[in-house]
Amino acid sequence: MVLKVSTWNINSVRMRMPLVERFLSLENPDVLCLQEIKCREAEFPSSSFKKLGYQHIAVNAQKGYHGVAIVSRFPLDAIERQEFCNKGDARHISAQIDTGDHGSFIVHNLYVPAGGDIPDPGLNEKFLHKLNFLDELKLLSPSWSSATVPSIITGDLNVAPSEFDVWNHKSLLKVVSHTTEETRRLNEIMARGNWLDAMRAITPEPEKLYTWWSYRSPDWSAANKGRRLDHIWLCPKYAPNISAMRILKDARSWEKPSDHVPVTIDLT
DNA sequence: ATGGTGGTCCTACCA
Repeated sequence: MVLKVSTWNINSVRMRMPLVERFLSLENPDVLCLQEIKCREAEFPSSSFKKLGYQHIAVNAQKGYHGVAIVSRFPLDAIERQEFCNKGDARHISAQIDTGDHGSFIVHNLYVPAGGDIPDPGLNEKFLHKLNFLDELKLLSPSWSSATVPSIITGDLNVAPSEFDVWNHKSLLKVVSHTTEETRRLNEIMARGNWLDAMRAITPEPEKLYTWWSYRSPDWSAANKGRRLDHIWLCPKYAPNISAMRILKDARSWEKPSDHVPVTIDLT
């Protein structure tokens, strides 16, 4: 048996529920982590997910902005919502997923702040917030990684860590998402918990990997100016279980798409 | 160097 876990920044779950349903019928994941649901908890389309066999749902929502959710074919326990930077933003939810035969694991679903446009924490408080958020995540990383149950970190981390995660390393060093201040922090978070970058375990560098293409690019596909902002990490005891990874790039050309595409891993 | 697009919710804000 293979366990399938997907992540997708959906940029409004209400607007894009038809695309989510299309994705679920194509990929049929056991667990789907969504970011930027952009709705209140009562507005989350739970009944649509339940009809499709996803009976177990955990949401951390706020009106209009951000918001994350875990939808699952298996029961969710120990649901937690971590607060970062005393902001009250809905940017994290975690749950323990009991698969039965396949054991239990914990998923941490994250939506890291995008960080605004100016990559200077003195001039741009959104960038400062992003750096502070990553610093807090670094402190949590070892305990999340060493939980008694195997753990996954996934979501829109809004950082493209390596030169092979962006279309142009040199020019993007000055662009929020690929600055040294951000990539150093992401690498520290990963190192503190000995997390495995599951996407790179399957598709090593120097092959380019992207999960996001800007809406502002008139011909995103031909230009292919992508970045890998979405991630799936495995704690050391879960790392040997990775067997496959797929980025559904096609979803970027579906009608009224998200600017992010879904990423799925198979776990044995 | 600039502006390019899209979602929320109704006036800018966020990405």
